[in-house]
Amino acid sequence: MPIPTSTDPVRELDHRFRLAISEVLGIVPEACDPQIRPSGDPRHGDYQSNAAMALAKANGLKPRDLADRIVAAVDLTGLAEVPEVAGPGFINIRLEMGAIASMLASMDDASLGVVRQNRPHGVTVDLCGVNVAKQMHVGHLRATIIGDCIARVFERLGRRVHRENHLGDWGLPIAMTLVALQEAGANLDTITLADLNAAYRSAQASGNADEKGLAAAIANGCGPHRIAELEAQNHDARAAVAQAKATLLKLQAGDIELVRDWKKIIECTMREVFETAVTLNVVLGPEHSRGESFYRDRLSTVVEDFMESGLASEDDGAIVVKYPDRDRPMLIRKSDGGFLYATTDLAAVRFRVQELDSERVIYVVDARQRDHFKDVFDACRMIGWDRTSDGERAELVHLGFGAVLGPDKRPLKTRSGENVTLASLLAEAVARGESEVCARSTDPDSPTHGLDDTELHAIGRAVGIAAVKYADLSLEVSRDYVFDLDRMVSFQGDTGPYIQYAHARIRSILEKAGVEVPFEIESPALPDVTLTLGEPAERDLALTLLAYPGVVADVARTLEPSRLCAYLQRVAAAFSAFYRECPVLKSEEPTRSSRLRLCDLSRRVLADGLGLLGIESPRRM
RNA sequence: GCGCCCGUAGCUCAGUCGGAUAGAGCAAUCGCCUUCUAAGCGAUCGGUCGCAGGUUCGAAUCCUGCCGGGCGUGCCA
Repeated sequence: MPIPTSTDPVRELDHRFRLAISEVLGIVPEACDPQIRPSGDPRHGDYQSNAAMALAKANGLKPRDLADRIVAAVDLTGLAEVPEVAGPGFINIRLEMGAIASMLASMDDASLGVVRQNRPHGVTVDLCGVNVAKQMHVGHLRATIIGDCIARVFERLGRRVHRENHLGDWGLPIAMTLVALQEAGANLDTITLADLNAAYRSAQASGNADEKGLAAAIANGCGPHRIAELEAQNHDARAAVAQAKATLLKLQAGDIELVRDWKKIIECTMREVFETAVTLNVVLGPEHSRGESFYRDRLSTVVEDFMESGLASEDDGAIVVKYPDRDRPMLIRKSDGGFLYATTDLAAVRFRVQELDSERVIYVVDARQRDHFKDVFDACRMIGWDRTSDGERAELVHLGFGAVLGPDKRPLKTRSGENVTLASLLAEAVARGESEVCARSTDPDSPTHGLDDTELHAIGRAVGIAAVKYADLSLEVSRDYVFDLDRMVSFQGDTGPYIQYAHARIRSILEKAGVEVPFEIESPALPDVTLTLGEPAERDLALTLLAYPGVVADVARTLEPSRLCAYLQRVAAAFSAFYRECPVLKSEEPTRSSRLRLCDLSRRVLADGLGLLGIESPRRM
């Protein structure tokens, strides 16, 4: 077993230790987890196996004795030196330089070592989730960029991905907005999203009955004037809701004028959504839009199927699904016969699994909807809608993200208490990026000196957007975080622009060396150069680069983009050490070419990784 | 009431399936542009991993209980 077959040392070591443990303990390899981990401390080698300590007791052995026997049994020919047993039973492994070089060379192609997942079924990513007639706010930032990143990662792994922008384009709020617009006599051909948003808000407010406030006013012995005021408000609210319900019925019945107006406000909303997607460098277009309205003809079937299967029952006039393990039921039809968003989501799961043929459906939606998705997914599992056409069980997962908070640790608002629009937030980030880039370009020594305004602004935009996206994607998805533009655009330390900067510096070295730097990441610049990794910094950088395919696979498994961010940070750090310790341009051949090839690989891993985050890699900064 | 999420350095956060001395960045202090981009690099300072038990050869990580913060919870989406 001399030649490594993988570009990933962890996989290779896992394979070989598995066989050794299997031999020593006399059990099948599948049952032996070698627990291969990168070493925390370089003195302990490059990797370690922690299996001996875990397995010793169950097999009546001392951990160190078992470790010795595993070391005696393992065949690491062509891969690593003879391992050392240390401490309570750690097996410390140091790779041979030649093995690192050959694995690195075999990763140096278009794939960068990333292994395609050959699966028959696709993956659906529910992302963005805008509401018609509502401006995008910071919550949509997360739903959009996290979803885009997850989608890009699966695409990178060769998977067929369905991006589904599940538009809130149906239901009472839209009907109320249409009523408000009609009453205001708005011209829907020239209307802006801001106008729509105002109509939506006023419609929401006028329909918001304060029954509890009224009850409290009576209970607290408020004066008759106050009570009458509240009653009048509630009366108006009830009337507004009644009118909206009537409008919704007309819309649902296909009223021609109403449907025409409805389409206009959707168009108006989506125009801005797509513009924002472009600004964010997110892949999201009309082909990814499928609104709640798409499912409207499937809702009654959903309820019927649940009734027929015996999983749903009538309760207080409503239809509910009950669960064996909890009291809280899920309503799928109201007592007035109307459907709810749960009904739509059930139809959507069924569609995505069965018709889009997805074995994984990932919902990138606000964490506060956790209970809702638990209900929906459990119901789908009970009725069997999580089965693809060939009977495979699809994984339904809610990737719930935390809130974006202001400096006061409350959900981010403007000073006047409005939701912060995504457009204004991005405009600010771009402005900061542009001013920073333009300021630096005035230095005659700057690589950006002399670029024209168009180029400078393009770089500035990329930098500003990178700051916002990286700040978000580098945190654990489920956590709330405090949005602090000043910190994000300081461009220092663990930020998106820092990674971009590392990339631009490497590119600059390659250009100065006269290497033809391909615009695409896919093409290796120096595919035939022999790699020598004599310096510790070269070795460390090489080992870090080899981890890339594993990290990409890890992000797909865990759905945690922050792991990719942390990895790119490690690459940048390893490159910094290399940059400091190992002169490239001034070194002699063949070292010079070997180091240039390391630069090229580092550059492409950074650019590819940033690409998976949906972050651009400017050529100069 | 019940359910879920969170609690790690002054601040913002990592910490992989339980693994060796818990790590980054910011802030602070001190160095480094005559050498491949100083948006950088190095060094110093900084810890009762919320608290208390338990499991284990080994716990920030798993279990139980408490404290503190956030969120959700039958006819909105």
